Amino acid sequence: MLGPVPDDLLSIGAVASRAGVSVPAVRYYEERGLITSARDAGGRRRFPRSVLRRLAVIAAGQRIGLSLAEIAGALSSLPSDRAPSTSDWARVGERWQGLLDARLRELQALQSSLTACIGCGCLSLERCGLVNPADEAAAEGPGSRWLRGARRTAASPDG
Amino acid sequence: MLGPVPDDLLSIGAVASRAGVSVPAVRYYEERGLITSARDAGGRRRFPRSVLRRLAVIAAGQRIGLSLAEIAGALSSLPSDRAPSTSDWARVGERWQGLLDARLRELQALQSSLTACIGCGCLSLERCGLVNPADEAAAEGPGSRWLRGARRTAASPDG
DNA sequence: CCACCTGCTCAAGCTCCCTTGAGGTCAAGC
DNA sequence: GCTTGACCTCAAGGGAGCTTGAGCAGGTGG
Repeated sequence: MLGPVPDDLLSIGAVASRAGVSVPAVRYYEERGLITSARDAGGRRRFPRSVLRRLAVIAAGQRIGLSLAEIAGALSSLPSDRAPSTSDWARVGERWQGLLDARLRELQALQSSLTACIGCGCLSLERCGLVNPADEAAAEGPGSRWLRGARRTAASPDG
Repeated sequence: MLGPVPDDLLSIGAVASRAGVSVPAVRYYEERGLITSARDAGGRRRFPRSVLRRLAVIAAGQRIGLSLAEIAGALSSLPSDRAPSTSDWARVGERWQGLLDARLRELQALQSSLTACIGCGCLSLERCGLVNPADEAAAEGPGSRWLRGARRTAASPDG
């Protein structure tokens, strides 16, 4: 913020290949405010190394099933210019663990229903937990919509 | 198609409201081949009751995180005109339980990474399991892309 | 008799998360 | 000096899963 920034700044290509995402995706994340960049004299993006961790967090959030907007919310509590401190990280991590827990419980409940249905032959529309969930509003957080798009399409990491 | 069908056939509106989905969604599922319908003299769709179970299966599949195409694959092994037998159902159920298990393990692994990261302050790009998943190809089935869109938008159940 | 409700068929639109393409810039290499 | 490669900025496309709207038909009730 005030000292001379070390010039271990990364180009967008380097960032993309290291993070295992495509270049346009990186630009897209920046456009959406999930990451930021400086520009060099030629107008090219220059990313601090910390962006790699942010991209990892984005990927993890997507695996959990969060939208980019929700991930952006989490990232906004992390410093954009330096590595997160333990407590910075703990805040996000604990929140996400909560979401993860909720998701796990949800799926476990579904699994129980599935097991029960196999047992019962799913012959009862009224009793069956799978057919009659009825408790789908049992989420907790304001942003817990869980399942979201998270397929992987491009960005094959070179290996 | 050949015998006198019992007239416990449901209109699309009844199907939609009972299954908790929108009318266009029901039509969409039919268009995608997940369900089928007969037509009455006036050209309206007439659904057998068994469609309700199929819709429940669709909803469950979406919760698991399957695409409609994958769900269609599962449904294609169920009879479209009658309730599934125990073994019909067991086949699908077991397959889905496998997917569910895989998904649960995935999320649990992610949770472990998250926990570890909180502990370590996520200061190591190289060691961190979250930052360095590297084992993302550890899925088993050919169709296990897990997370998919499954947000709920419309179709607010009235009760 | 006519409004109304339910249903029909397109066709277009929307959200999310990007990808793809067109056309231009800048620095380096032959 | 010209090509190549990485980068830039729009702008459009794409797929999944629907929703929304336009325009029309048919049965029902007041």
